[in-house]
Amino acid sequence: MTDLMHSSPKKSSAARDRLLRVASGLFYREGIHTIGLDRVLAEAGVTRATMYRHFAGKEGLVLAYLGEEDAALRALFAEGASSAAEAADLLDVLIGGIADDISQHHTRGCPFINAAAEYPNATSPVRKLVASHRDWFRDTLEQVLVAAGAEDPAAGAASLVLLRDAALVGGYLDGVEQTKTAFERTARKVLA
Amino acid sequence: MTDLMHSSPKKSSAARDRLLRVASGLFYREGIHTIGLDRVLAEAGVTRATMYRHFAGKEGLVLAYLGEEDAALRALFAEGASSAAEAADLLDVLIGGIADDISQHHTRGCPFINAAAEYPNATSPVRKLVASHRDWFRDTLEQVLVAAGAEDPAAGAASLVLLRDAALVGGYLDGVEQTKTAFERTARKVLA
DNA sequence: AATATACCAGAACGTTCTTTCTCTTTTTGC
DNA sequence: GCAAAAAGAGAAAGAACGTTCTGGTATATT
Repeated sequence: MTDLMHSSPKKSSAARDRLLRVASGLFYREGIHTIGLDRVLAEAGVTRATMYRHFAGKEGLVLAYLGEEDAALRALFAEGASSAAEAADLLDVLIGGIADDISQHHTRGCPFINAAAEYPNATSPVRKLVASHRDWFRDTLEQVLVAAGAEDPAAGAASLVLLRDAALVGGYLDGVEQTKTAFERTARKVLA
Repeated sequence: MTDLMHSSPKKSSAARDRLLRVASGLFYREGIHTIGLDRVLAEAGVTRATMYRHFAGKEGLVLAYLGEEDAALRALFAEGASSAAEAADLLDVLIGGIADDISQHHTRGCPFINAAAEYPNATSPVRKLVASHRDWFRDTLEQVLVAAGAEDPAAGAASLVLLRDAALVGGYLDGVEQTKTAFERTARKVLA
């Protein structure tokens, strides 16, 4: 019998990794609709045929980009949860971590917010991924606040989501320094 | 002498108004790069020639759209400032006004944040307009807080900008009701 | 050594996009 | 009423887009 899955390579591949890494950087830094496939393929040194073997078109690349971003944040949380001894400390680590993030990694805003701005259809795969990411983030925050013994974990989590969104947007549009101090001050006031 | 400004019609024009109104709605609701001129012209019932007579290409339309949005908010503030008798009341009016805005008018997020997501070049005309709008907004907020007798007007204004950004984003991606209550609660806590 | 698979190379397709053009008709100002 | 400006209709240019296809080359695994 012949192999029926000839068109779906398993996982690892140098070309695939290069492609996704370059595409993620370009999509984030310059916007999704702004970037053409030509640009991605040229900078990654990958041909069209190879790309269509690994991803379901441009939208497949976009979904993989957001999926990686989602996975990275989840991994960061899993790591932070195991390292912080005290639950109360975790909140401080969290606020500081967000402040660092907007000044080092996410200097062009939130990948999910930016993507949502370009995908108006709420039922599209991209928007569904954005929605599930945000749901996970709020739920995770709520668990952290429960562990920290907050009086109203749900409300606190909602406020923190609000503030993180704002910090990412502000860091992009108003400058990092200005935003970082405003975010930390406001967050600590709200969670006091 | 012949009229030298034959190629720059002054202001009012039924076709121009229709065009800008339709374009603004489409740009906001569906994104800027997502919308083609064909769609704008068809829905506005205006021909290409007419559009290029009134605007400097698609980017001219985009700038006019954001300019109107900016003017509308400035007008709203000018009106609110004259109507509210007490400066302290003005803060309540402000918070309530933002909450109403995200549930009635701006249900697809902030026009300026969304536009910035699609325009990565900070020196582009669109981004400059976004920057000046945000500068004006923060300065205006600070003046309001000074009038209200806040202890740290600059810090309070920065926090309010943060929270308004978050409210607009959250209203779009997480639902209005959830976001509205979280915003009002957080804002009043911060400004207390 | 042979066979399958991944990758590179490049052409080509059909579509859509922005912009510009010509020609005719309508509206407007004086 | 007349002349000028504005708006409608439509074609067409020219580039960029995403997608598909064919062929050649290298790299593994059996």
